[in-house]
Amino acid sequence: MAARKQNQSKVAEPVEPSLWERMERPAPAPRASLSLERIAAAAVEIADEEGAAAVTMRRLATKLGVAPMAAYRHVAGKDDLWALMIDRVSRQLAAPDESAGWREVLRSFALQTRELMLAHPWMGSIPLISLTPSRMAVAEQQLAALAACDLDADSMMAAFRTVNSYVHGSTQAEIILREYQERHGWSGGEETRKALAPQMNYLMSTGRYPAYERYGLEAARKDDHDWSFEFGLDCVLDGIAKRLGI
Amino acid sequence: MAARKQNQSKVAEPVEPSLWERMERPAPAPRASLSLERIAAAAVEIADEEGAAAVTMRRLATKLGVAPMAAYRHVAGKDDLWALMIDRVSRQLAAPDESAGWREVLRSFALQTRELMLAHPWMGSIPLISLTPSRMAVAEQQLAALAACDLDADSMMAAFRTVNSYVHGSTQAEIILREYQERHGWSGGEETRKALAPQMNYLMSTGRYPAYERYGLEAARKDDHDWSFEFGLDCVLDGIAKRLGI
DNA sequence: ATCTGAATGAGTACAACGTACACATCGTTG
DNA sequence: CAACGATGTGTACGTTGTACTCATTCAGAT
Repeated sequence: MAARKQNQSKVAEPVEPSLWERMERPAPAPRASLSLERIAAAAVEIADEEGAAAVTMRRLATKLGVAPMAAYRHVAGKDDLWALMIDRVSRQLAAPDESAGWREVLRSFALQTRELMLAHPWMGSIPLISLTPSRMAVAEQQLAALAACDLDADSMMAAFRTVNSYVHGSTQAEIILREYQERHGWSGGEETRKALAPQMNYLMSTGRYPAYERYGLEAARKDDHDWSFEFGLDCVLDGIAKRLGI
Repeated sequence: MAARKQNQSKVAEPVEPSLWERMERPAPAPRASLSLERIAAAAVEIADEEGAAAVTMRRLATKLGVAPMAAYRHVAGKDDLWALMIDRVSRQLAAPDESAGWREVLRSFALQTRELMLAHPWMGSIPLISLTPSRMAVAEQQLAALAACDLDADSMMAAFRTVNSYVHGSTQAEIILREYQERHGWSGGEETRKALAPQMNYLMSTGRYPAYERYGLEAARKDDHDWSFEFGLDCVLDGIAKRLGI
C-alpha cells in the first residue's frame, strides 16, 4: 500500500508501460471543465426535459461528459445541487418598475413565481429551503415594497409570508394535477373528466358528496387555472390590505 | 434455465431434505396476517418516528414481521402506500358542530390540518394527489359550508382552494424549517439565529437587504408560528368574505 | 527550467432501494 | 379430499447516493 509511494521518479519502471497504456486511454482530460455554473445549467436542463427524478448524479455526469463522481468536487451532495438549480432559475424573477406600490409588487412576483414553477415543474417536488442569493433578492424586494407602508416588522413579514405561502401551495397543487394527468396520458381537463367519469359517478351515487356534485354539474370555469389562481391571489391581497389598513 | 421446470412433483428429491430445513425455518406463518389497515398503521408509525425517508418496503416488512415482498399483495407500490397513509391520518379531521358558519368551518379545518401536518411532518414531503375517502369527506364538508352562502359553483370551489392552498403552503414551509433545524441540532428559533449569525451578519453587511435587516432588529414575534399562521389565515378569510360578499 | 502541493477528475466499491418473478403454503369450496 | 385462489417467502436485478483511493493537471515558488 504505502510501498507504492516509495517509487522514485528518475529510475521508475524499466519497461515503460505507460505509453501504450496512455494511447488506449480516452484523453488526458482538459482541466477545470466543471464549474458550478455548468453543473447548475446541466441539472436544470435534465430536470426540465425529463423531470426531477431524472436528475441523478450519474445522469448529470453523463450530460457533462465527466465521470460519475466528478461533480462531488463542486457540490457537497444532492441537496447542494437542488439549491443551485433553484437559485439559477430564480434569477429571472424581476420586480416591476420602481414606482409600483406594495400590491403591484407582490402581485407581480406572485404571477411570475407561478409561471416559473409551471415552466420548471420540478420546483414543486424539491425541498426548497435555501437562502440562495436570488431568492434572498426576491424576498428583499417584496419586503421593501411592504416596508414603504409604515408597517411594523412583524406585520411586514407576515404579509410577505402569507402571499408566498398561497402562491406555493396553489401552484404546487396545479403541478401535481398536471403530472397526474400526464402520467395517465390525459391531455386536458375534459379528457381527464371523461376518464375519471366511472369512479366519479360511483362516488356521486353514494349521495355523500352533494356539494361536490353540484360543482361537477354547474361549474363553468373548471379548467381555468389562471382565473382560479388570480381569484385566490386577489383574495389574499384584499385580506392583507384590510387587516393592515394599507 | 427452463430445465428446472421439468421437475415433477411426485418423485422429487429422494433424500427428504425438507424436514431439518423446515425446523430451521422460523414458522409456517399464520395466514391473513396482513391487511391494508395493518399496513397503513405500520407505515404511519415508521414515518412518525423516523421520517418519511425511513418508510421503505423493507423497513415496513420488518415492522410487520413479514418478508420484504409481502406487502405487494395488498398495495401496488409505494404510491399506494402513501395514499393509504394520508387517508389514515386524515380520518381524524372533524367538522365543528353543525350550526357553524362557513368561516368557522374553514377556519377550524385549517387549524386542524396544520396541527395534523405538524404532527405528521412526512405529509409535507409526499406527493398528495389522492381522492382518498377521508380527504373527499373533508372537502365535502368545507364545500357544503360555502354552498350555504348562495355562491355559484366556481366561486365556491375557488374559495375552498384558496384557503387550502394557503394552509398547505404555509405549513409546508413551517415543516421544512423545523426539519432544517432538527438536522442541525438547533432546538429553537433563538438557537438557530445564533448559529446562523455569522452568515447573516455577512449578508447584512453587504447592505443589499435593508428590509430584511430591519426585520431582524425590530421584529418581536419571530418565533410565534401560531400567530403567523393565523394572521395569514384570517387575511385569506377576510379576503374571501369581501370578494364574495359573504 | 524544475519541483511541489493543491485542485480536479477517474475509477472502484458498497449498501440500500423498489420491485419483478418463481415458489411454497394456507383456507375454502366443490 | 382434491384442487384452486389468495397470501407470504426467497432470490435476484438494476439503479441510486456517495465514500474512498488514485491519477493528472495547473500555478507558483525555487
